[in-house]
This record gives sequence, structure tokens and C-alpha cells, in this order.
Amino acid sequence: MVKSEKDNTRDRILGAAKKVFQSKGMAGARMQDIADEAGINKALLHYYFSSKAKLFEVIFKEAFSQFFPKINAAIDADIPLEDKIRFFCSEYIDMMKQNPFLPLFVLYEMNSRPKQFAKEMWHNRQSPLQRFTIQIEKEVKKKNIRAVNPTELFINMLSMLVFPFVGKPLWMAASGMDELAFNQFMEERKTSIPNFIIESLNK
Amino acid sequence: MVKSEKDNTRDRILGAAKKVFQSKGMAGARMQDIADEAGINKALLHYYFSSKAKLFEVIFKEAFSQFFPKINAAIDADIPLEDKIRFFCSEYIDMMKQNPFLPLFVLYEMNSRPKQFAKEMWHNRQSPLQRFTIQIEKEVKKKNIRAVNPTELFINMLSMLVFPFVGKPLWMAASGMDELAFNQFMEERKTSIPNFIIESLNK
DNA sequence: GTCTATAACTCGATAGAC
DNA sequence: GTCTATCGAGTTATAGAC
Repeated sequence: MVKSEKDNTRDRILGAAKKVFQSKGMAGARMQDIADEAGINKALLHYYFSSKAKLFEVIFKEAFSQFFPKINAAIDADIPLEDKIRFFCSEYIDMMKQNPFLPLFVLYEMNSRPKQFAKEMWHNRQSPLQRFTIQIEKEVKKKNIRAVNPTELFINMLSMLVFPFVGKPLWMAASGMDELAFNQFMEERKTSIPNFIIESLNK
Repeated sequence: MVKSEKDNTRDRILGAAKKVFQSKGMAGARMQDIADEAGINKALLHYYFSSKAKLFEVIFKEAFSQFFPKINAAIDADIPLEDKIRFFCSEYIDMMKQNPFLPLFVLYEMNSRPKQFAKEMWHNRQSPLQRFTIQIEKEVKKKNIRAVNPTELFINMLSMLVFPFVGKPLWMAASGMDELAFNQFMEERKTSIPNFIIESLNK
């Protein structure tokens, strides 16, 4: 076990805060919950992070940014479009399996502060959607795929990847799936979603 | 203007509570906010609904149940499958346009109490998914459509309908759409989503 | 039914000892 | 750096007048 990285108080706080904020949200989380989870007391939280808002900001930014490296890596990879889509879907589902509360947390807090959020979002870089669009248009021009609306394609793909996770209690209650069956279901979607998408691109 | 229905205090409270709870969530909402919105004082809230939790429960159940009459009506309609899908997508998008906070509110609060939620959900009736599954299997048997996994089809459709609404700030920041463009975009999806789905069913 | 006033409690934040 | 103790603001809920 590596100690130097994980065993200092600051990192324990961050780990605890991540867990509590992601499951209860900013408004629902209590500093006491975070302190308990980290095995320390409230005063020490304020010693490391001066306020609840500051601590939340750190956690939210980290959670939000976690969504994009994978998108960017997939978009920029020097492989055929079809492989990119397969790669991206598989990686994204893995990430959400490991962080099941992440999507709803980000969506909820983002919608609570849409204005503030819009400003800081891409730090003046090109958005993944813009870069995806350029690539799709190139493929259309080369007649490798039929003419499609790239925004629509992008949103459809992300919808089918993310929504099953945020609606999980719904599917479980409606179909009788348990935790294990749900995970198996998402595992199968690593291929069924790309198949569905790619099929629609072949004229 | 109809007065008898809307102008009594109880209904004013319910309207105010719906607005506040849906935009701020259970944890973020304040009884004072609801009282202000309704134009009354806090004490009167407790006179009509004994506690915040009770009032929330009424609002949540109403919001949750709002999702399903349309699904059921579409599933049970005596029209061809293709028409059902088109009808359902169009109605569902209209509903979410009129209640933009509804989907995220329900998803978030549902995920906060997945256990309690699972019990009460369908009141022992057949879930929409189960009824949808029966219909799809019938169509497959008649060879009207190719063999598909009904659960997957159902979740894909719902994903593409709902997720664009909960991720709205994301698309707006990523693509530069404004409110008007977003509404136009969703209007177009009333046809593009069914097209996408139906196409995948024709072998 | 509706209000004002306030009790009872929760929670973020700080003071100060070690 | 870490703790205990406590303050003070904000919140749910109730008492009681009208």
C-alpha cells in the first residue's frame, strides 16, 4: 500500500468530501458528515479549506473535469471514426461504473448554477463538440458516412451512455434487474451503443 | 379566468411548493421561499401541510406520476408501433418543454432515496417497460421488425428524449445555442428521434 | 384561516488550549 | 496540526392572538 500519497489529512478530507458531496449534493451535504467520513472533526476541515463553499468548489471542478479527458483523447486519437466511437463508449462506461454518482452530481450542480458554469467551462478552448463536429464533417465530405447533424449525433451518443446511469433506480424497479444484472447490462452496451450509432452512419 | 379552482390557499401553496422544490430540490428549498412564492407566511404552510417532509412528499409524488400517463397512453393506443413511437416522442418532448425542471428533479430525488422509491413505484401494477416489452415481442414474432432487446430499445428512446433537457447548460455552452435555438433543436428532435429508432427496427 | 412572535434545533464557522 | 467548546445565523416548527 502506498502511504505517502493517500495517508495525509488533506487527501483524506478530499476523498471524504468527494464521497459526501457526490451522493448528497452541495445543499444536502453537512460538514459533520464529511468530518466523520474522514475520521476527523469539523474544525480541521476549516483549517484546510476555509469554508464549505471552497471545499465544494474543489470537488466540483475535479468532478467536472473528469468527464472530458476521455472525450478529448478519443476525439484526437489517430484511428478511424468507427474505432473512435467504440473506444469512447467503452471508456466512458467504465468511468461511470467506477464513479456511479458522478454524472447526476455534475448535472444537478451544473443546472443549479448555469450562468456561472457557462463562463468557466472550456477556459476558452475549443469545446469537444466543436472538435467532434469538424471530424464528422470531414468524414461526410469524404463520403465515408452519410450526411448527419454532428450535434445531434454527439448528444444521442452521450444520452445513451449517461442516462442509463442516472435513471438506474428506474430500470431496476421496472425490469427487476439487481445490481449485478445492471452492471452486466451496461457491459453489453459497450458494444450495442456503438453498433447502433455506427449502423445509422452507413447509408 | 377560473377562480374557484386556483385561488384557494391550498392550491397556491402547492403551486409555490412545486416551483421551489423543483428548482432547488428538497435539501435546498426553504419553507420561507415557498411562503414568499405563495404570498403567505410560514405558519400557514404548517397549518395546511404539517411538515416540510410531508409537503415535499406530495410534490414529489405528483411530479413522479406525471411521467407515466403519457407513456401508458402511448403504449396502450390501438395504432401501429411506428405511430406509437412518433406519438410518444412528440408528447414527451412537449411535456418537458412545459416542465423543464421536472426530469432532473425526479431523477435527483429518486436517486437520493432509491430504496423507499423502489417499493412504492408502480403500486403493484405492471410497469410500462413490461407492457412495452410484450408489444415489441409480438411485433418481432410477426416479423414486422427485426429481433431487438426491448429493454435496450426503451432505455435508448427515453435517454434521447430526456437527457438533452438535463444536460441543457452543457449543450448551450458547447455549441453556442441560446434558449430559442435549444427549443428549436428539441422541436426537430420530435421527428429525428423516432426516425432514428424506427430505422433501426427495419431489418 | 391567517397572522406575529418565538421556541427549539441544526449547522457553518471561530476561539483557544495543547 | 488537531482537538474541544461554543458562538451566531438560519431554519423548521409551534404557541397563541385575532
